[in-house]
Amino acid sequence: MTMEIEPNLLADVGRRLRALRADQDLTLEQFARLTGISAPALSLIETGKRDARLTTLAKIAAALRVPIRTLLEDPADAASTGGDVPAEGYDLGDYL
Amino acid sequence: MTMEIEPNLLADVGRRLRALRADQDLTLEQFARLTGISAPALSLIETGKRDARLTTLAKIAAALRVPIRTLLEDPADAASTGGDVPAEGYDLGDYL
DNA sequence: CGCCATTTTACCGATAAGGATAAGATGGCT
DNA sequence: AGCCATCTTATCCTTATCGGTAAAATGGCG
Repeated sequence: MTMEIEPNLLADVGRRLRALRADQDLTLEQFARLTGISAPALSLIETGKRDARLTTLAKIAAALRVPIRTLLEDPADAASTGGDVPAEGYDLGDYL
Repeated sequence: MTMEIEPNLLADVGRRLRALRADQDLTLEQFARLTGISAPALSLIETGKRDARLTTLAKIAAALRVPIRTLLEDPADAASTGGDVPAEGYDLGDYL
């Protein structure tokens, strides 16, 4: 099992966000009005070029009506991590 | 079941972070070295006075060796997706 | 091809994050 | 009481976020 560790956290979050927004058929402008975040800012976040703050992610998740977790981890990862935490398999750099 | 819309997101994250750090018996100074985040910044985050960026939360979660989700959600909520917190059983005191 | 919606990028200004440092505050301990 | 570790707060500084606006891509579709 290949350990698929986030090579690029921001890009991954952006990809998930874009997919979720597409699921609800929202344009960036519509989504901007929903979240209170400007469309340019949303674009930067979706393209992984901006390191959003926690409350910004919370607004986005709230507008999408999903828990914040949905933006951060894909379901496969969340399911596989149930119950165990690696004793010593990984390092700080894996997330950066 | 009243659906609370994050009454105080930052304070909640800070509380969980502080609890997790306490579980591993780390001082702010030690934790600062582990994460690369200054101790004052960590203090502000733990006391809910700072809106941290996503990569900052990722560094913190990585240092704690927990998924980021652990910082954001109650164990009860995370339990549905299989969230678990590592036991306190090991010490990082060796390289501090 | 042109037109139009959508998105991306580039500015600006205001606000905040984060590092570094130093100063208080807090608490435990003899 | 003092001392010490730990945490908090304050200040300064650099850098980044974020909203706003406007200008470029980008992509359909007729």
